[in-house]
Amino acid sequence: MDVERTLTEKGLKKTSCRIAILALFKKKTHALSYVDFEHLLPLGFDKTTIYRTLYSFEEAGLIHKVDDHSGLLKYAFGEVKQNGHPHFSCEKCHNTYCVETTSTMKLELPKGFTSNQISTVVTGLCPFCYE
Amino acid sequence: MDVERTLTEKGLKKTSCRIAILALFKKKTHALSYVDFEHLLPLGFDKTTIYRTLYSFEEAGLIHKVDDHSGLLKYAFGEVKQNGHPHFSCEKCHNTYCVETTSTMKLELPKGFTSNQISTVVTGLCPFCYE
DNA sequence: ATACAAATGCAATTAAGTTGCATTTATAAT
DNA sequence: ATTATAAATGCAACTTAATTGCATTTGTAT
Repeated sequence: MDVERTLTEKGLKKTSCRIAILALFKKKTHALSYVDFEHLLPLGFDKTTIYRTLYSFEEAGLIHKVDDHSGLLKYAFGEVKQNGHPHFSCEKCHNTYCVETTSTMKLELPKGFTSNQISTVVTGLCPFCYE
Repeated sequence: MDVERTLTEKGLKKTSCRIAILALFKKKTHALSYVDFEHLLPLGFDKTTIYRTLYSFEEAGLIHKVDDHSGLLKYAFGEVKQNGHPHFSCEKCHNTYCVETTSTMKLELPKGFTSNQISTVVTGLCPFCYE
């Protein structure tokens, strides 16, 4: 929970924008987009700053990008292990979550195709939007 | 291979743009983007027309959209069955292909999440780019 | 041949994301 | 504590994908 210590550990300067954004990441359980930050942050940081903050967090391994096909790139708190993990995107509230899974994603490809990475996005309803 | 008959069967007017685009779809084995059509079509159709042609083809079930995370929406020839199918995107040439598979994509979700659709994009090297 | 609906082209717009540059800020050195 | 400096920020402008409105053109049924 100690936002400022996390920044120091990762060698990132403790700036107001980074503190605010990292605090939000630690609070929310779903992935966040730059639009979320524009709306959720009390101080109106410039979108350039938000994008660059997200970039520095990604470089530091604090977050990872999630393309949930919404047209708005999202960022999820936590580093991605090995081959990535699936993501779940709610059709109703459009919140996107990382899915922890034990099953290894594998897929037979046609002859001659070699697989390097696999990206899976499941859409459906999250517990808050179901029924 | 008969482009014009396909259009008639689908209740689509046989316009030059549709004929040209559908002919390309029938020739190519990978998904195509509006940029491809801008480059590949002899007559310079307006991008609005290209997009609207793609829309009408999608409505008619002739093609389906593929988001391969390239930032450029692609369209693959052929209707999508049931729950969709995986797609393969080559890291080098950036061509994207539909993957025919028998294995049913399934994934355990956390409690309370219900799955509706699953989208899988595999990245790696295609046979033409391997080694 | 003609009428009408649909398709097209053009211009303008929206929105995500990026880049350059001048200014400000965090931090390490003094 | 003060200062130097490298990095972070804000602003403006730009790029690119995709969409919309509208006037014009084209395909097709009559």
